[in-house]
Amino acid sequence: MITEHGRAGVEGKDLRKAGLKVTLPRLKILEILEGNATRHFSAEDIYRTLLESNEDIGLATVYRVLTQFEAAGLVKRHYFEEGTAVFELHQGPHHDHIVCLDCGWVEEFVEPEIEKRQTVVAGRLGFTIRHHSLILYGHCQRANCPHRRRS
Amino acid sequence: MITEHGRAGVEGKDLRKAGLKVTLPRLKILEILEGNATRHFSAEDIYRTLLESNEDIGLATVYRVLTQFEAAGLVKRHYFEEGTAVFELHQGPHHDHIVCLDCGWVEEFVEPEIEKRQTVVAGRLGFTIRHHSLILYGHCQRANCPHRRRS
DNA sequence: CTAGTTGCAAATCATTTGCACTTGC
DNA sequence: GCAAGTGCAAATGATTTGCAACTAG
Repeated sequence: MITEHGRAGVEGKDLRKAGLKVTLPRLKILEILEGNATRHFSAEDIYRTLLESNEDIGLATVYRVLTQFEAAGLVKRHYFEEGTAVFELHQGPHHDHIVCLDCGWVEEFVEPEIEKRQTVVAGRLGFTIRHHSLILYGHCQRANCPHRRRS
Repeated sequence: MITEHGRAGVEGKDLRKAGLKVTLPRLKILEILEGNATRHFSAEDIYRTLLESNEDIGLATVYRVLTQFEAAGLVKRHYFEEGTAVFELHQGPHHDHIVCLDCGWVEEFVEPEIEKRQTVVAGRLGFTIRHHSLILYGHCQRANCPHRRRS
C-alpha cells in the first residue's frame, strides 16, 4: 500500500478502522485528497472535482465526510487567510506551510529549530502546547505564477 | 499621549491622518480596542461591549469601522481557529500569539530566532515573505482558567 | 434487517452590502 | 451643504442540519 508517490495511501481498511462504512463518496473523496500535484483543497475544490468526474455527490456530503475524516485523524483542516478552510490528507510527519499570495500555491516545510523554540516560548509563558499553526505568506517564483500586484 | 499602560494611545488625530472622519462610533470602538485586560476582540465582542455601554451602534458599523481601521493600518485582523476573526490594535512591534484552548486567553510573544528562520526557509523555497501567522494553541495556567477536557 | 449514509433543501453564522437617513467639517 | 458615515434589513458565502430515501455489512 505504498503509492507511486512513495506515500502510504489511505484506503477502505483505514475507513473501517475509523469506524466509518466504506462508501463510494468516501472513497472518491479520499482519492482526490491523495492528489497528484496539489494536496490542499477547499471543500468546494473537492466538490468541483467530483462534478467533473461526473460523480453525483452533494456538497453537504463533502463537508460531512471531511469533518468525519478530520475527527478520525485522516485529514487535517487548515485556516489560511482566504476565509475558507483547506483540507489535506494527514499523512507523513508534521509540517508547516508557505502560501503564495499570487497563485495560491502551497509548499510544506519543516524547521526543527522553529518547532523547538515554540515549545520553549510556551513553557516560558506557562502554556502547554497542544498544536500550532505557522503559515508564511509571500510570492513564489513558479513559472506559471501570475505576479499580480497587491498593495 | 502615552496611556497609563505605557502604550501610545490612538485618538482623533490618528483617524484624521488616516483620512477618516472623527465620529462617535469610531472613537468608541477605538476606546474598546485600547482595552485593559484584553486586547483581542471579535467584532461581536466589540458590539456587545458597546451595547453594555448603551451605545446605539450597529454591528454592521462595527465591521465597517474595523475593516477601515485595518486598511488604515490601525488594526490587525487575525484568524484564530474558532472561525471568527479577531481584531487587535496595531501598535508596538510585531509579535505572535499563543491562545488558551480552555479559556480563550491570548498571550503575545516575540522570538527573534523563529522570525529569522522563517525568512531562511522562505528563501530556500524560493518565496519572498510578505507576512506570516504563527499561533500556538495550548492550555494556560491562569487561576481562573476552567481546565475543560477536550479530546 | 437497520444503523449509518446520502442528497436536497432549508437553516445557521459570520460578514457584507443597499439604501434612505444623519452628521462631521 | 454635501460627501462621508451610519442603522437597519436584506444579501452573501461558507458550512451545518433536518429529514426521508438509500445502502453497507
